[in-house]
Amino acid sequence: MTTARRDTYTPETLLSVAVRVFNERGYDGTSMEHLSKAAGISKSSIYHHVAGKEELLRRAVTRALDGLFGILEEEHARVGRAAERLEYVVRRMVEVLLAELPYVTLLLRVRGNTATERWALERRREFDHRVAELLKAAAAEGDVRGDVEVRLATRLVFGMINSIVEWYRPDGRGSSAREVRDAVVRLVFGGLRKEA
Amino acid sequence: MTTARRDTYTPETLLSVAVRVFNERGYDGTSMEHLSKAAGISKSSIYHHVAGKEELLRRAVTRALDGLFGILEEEHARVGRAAERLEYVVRRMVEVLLAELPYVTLLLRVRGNTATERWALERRREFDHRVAELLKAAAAEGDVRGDVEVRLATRLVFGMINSIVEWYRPDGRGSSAREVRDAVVRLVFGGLRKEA
DNA sequence: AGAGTAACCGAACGATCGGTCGGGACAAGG
DNA sequence: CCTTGTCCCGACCGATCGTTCGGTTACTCT
Repeated sequence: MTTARRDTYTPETLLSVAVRVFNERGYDGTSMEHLSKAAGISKSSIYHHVAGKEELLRRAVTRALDGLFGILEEEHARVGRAAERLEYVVRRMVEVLLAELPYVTLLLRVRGNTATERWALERRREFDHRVAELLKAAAAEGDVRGDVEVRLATRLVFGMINSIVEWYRPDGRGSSAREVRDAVVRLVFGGLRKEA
Repeated sequence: MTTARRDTYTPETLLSVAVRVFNERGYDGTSMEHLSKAAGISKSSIYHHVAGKEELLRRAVTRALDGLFGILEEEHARVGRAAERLEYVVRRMVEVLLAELPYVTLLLRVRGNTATERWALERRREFDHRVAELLKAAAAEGDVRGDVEVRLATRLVFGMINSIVEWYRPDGRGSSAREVRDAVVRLVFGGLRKEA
């Protein structure tokens, strides 16, 4: 077999190191020197595994986007009453975000300085649009309040979900993934106020 | 009088240009050359008005933090039932965020690479903590649901509010500041689900 | 053992980084 | 008129940027 020279980097293992550093320092704030220190190999050796800094970014955001768009392919997101499909998508968004935390974190922070970043922003907008349509359908079916505009509500709900990457850390000390997921679903659909 | 040689930069007018570019390209992604092009003066001339790049960042985040902490000094944030004080603070947070949009945007994006950025992060945490205490008091008084942990709920509500900087643009085409403010208050306290 | 190659390295590339320097243009005050 | 100080400039600094290159090590396969 051709695989598994042990103790050596693959594009994937190198990516996981790079994404961690990108998230700590920001993509623009990270130099190839920073990556080489974190990976424990020389700067030039990185280029043996990947074409450059931007390819690492492209691989990372692709992985995050695949996870998010995958939700929309699942059965519970495609069939049933719109409000229930929406709740399912919200719950799964939190799950995917937590499962692929570093990659989604990086995706949510791209600014648009390079072609890769602009492509990522476009895909993100497309995903947002798909979920907005779901919320619109739920409003049309009368299951969602009508005194807040659909586009506005979508953005605010996305804001709440996406903000998780700013504070969630998967050590045992804070909230568990399940607690976070359930809290988001409760707050998005029920709000802070005590329910009857 | 000593003021007002017209058509010339002051530290404040230069700051407004710099903050705009910082928000477009990210702080680390912005060079002094970028700033000089945007301001229409040479790179070295910028140093006649400010000490350097980091001072521009410090001035910007200070302005944002002053606005946010000012909310907590207001009367409606200090006296009354906790749930009502919380609702007032949430509404005022949206208002301040929209009034000082570019400065708050920059504040919410600092990563911690320099001493200035780490100081800004610490002040932000302090503000978050103050609001979390308010939510805790509202829960103790029985006006807020008890099945979502206070720390978790605070973070999610902050996430929703802070995410506004990612999409709100004060041109006439989208939602008005009042619409955004009311939508946030409705969603935070009532949720998406149709109210009785 | 010898060939082939994946993994790695130090040194250096041109470009750009944030910041400095000496001096020129210009208006205000005498 | 001349001085003074504000405002601005081009040229340049050492350091660092992402990337390239020639060459060495070390493992796999025959």
